Amino acid sequence: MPAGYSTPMEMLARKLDSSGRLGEAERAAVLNLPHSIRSLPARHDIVRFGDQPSQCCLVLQGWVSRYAALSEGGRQILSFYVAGDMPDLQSLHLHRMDHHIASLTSCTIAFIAHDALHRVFRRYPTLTGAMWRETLIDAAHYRERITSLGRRQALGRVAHLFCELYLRQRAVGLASGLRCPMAPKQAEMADALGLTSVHLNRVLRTLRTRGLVSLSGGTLTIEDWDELAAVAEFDPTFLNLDRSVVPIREAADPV
Amino acid sequence: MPAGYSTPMEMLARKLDSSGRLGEAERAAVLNLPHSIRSLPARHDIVRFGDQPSQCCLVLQGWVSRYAALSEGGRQILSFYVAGDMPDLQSLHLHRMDHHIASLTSCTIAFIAHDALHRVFRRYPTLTGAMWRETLIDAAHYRERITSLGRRQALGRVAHLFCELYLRQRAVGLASGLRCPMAPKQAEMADALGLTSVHLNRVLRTLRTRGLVSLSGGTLTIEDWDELAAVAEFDPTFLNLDRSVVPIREAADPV
DNA sequence: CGGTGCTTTGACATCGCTCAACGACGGTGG
DNA sequence: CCACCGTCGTTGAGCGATGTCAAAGCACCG
Repeated sequence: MPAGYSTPMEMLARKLDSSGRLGEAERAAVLNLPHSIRSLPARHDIVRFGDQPSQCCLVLQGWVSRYAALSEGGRQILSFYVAGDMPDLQSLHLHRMDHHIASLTSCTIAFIAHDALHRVFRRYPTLTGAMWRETLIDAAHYRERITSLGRRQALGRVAHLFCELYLRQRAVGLASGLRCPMAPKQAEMADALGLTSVHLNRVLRTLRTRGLVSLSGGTLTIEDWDELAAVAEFDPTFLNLDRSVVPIREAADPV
Repeated sequence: MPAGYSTPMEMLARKLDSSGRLGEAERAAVLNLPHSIRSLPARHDIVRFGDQPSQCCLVLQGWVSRYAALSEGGRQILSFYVAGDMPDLQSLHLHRMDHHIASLTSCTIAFIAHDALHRVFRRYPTLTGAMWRETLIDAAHYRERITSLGRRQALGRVAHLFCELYLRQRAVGLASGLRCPMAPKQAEMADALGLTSVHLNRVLRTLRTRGLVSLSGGTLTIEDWDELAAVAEFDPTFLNLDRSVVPIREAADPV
């Protein structure tokens, strides 16, 4: 768990309160949510296509992916999730999964029963709104991905993904300086970006030789944020992060 | 407005009740929602990037699109909306628009103030859930689009879009037999599918000569549903429609 | 020291883009 | 009624970005 969070539900409470709307009662209700914690190995399905989940999961540590399986063994990774994210909130109101959720790395996950959440929602509309908001941010991420896949070339897509994942991790204290974890393998990034792992590899070389990023041992280092963001045509609005987190000036945030 | 709906809010109530959960009180609350109605010409922005809307809109008639504008005049159409859809529910909890919503054809739109909705939500959690569910279905559409753009070739993408828009319109009574309106121009379909209008045109010819669909005068006719769905690798699960609407057997539903 | 999984590279094929032109159609004004 | 114009659809030729196939390098680990 990232530094600064003593308990899983505190992590959740902090995230939901990022819009600054929760009162003490709501905060307490979140902290008291019953939950169970499990550790999972890498590449393990958490929820599968066709399932009818009765609980939601909260990522405490590690990386999780959401993906659609295609015929012929192909797959499209729809999104990546890191600590603090709740990947399957949609199951609260859509009862049958139309895709899969799986661990990417080994990870620890908290599970919270739908019943418990619905009970809390009935009592605290503000909390409902905060959780609803999380799913809307998820949708905003999807929209941006659509734009990437539809209109950006491979170089821009990769650059955009790096910008997004860096900022999202930075927002929850998982980045240090211009460096952050990057757990997905090249094949997984390719599956997320609609590219071949071969081509992705070539694009990475370009980004490296242009001095924009370096990537090794599961760590991404951004060498030139401004240029990377320019290549990506990156506008952080869609992330809906706190104002304070977003604007990056290399000078103001040295490595 | 499609036949069978006497008032705008009845249209909304019917949609929200598709999961069959609303009680009489909730239904009445929806029917009493204050709203205003406007007619708009084609190609007219309804909400713009950067706006902070104070109301939601409900499409009563015509087509609406959601799009992201890119540098150099390019754009990515993120989704199409038809009668019964509420394109900007996300503004209830995300206060600054990160994209645009515009009319595609001339259309009529009902506007409902956020305040009025929040008031109703506070009183009726079930209604909140129904509306939340609509936004989650929207997100499911996005996911499917990502899969299309990431992993399907042009032919499959176009076929998939046709399957989706046909079924969605069918679900609200806008299709007749295997025929439905298809308002987007070729350039707009191309913008939605990450293709060039030139290439889209060639793909349409292929679909036509293979006897899968025909398209003229703004009307789509599906000539061979099974084959079209096969080309698209179409699985209607993601639409979250009523069970009764979905399964299509050509024999059972002649033109 | 021999797997095993991940990355990197090369040669070649293909899908979709670009640029440019033409055609079909409907509206509008003379 | 016809000439004109704008919008949309259609087609051709050439090119570029990305995919495919195949193999080799490399690191980690038992």
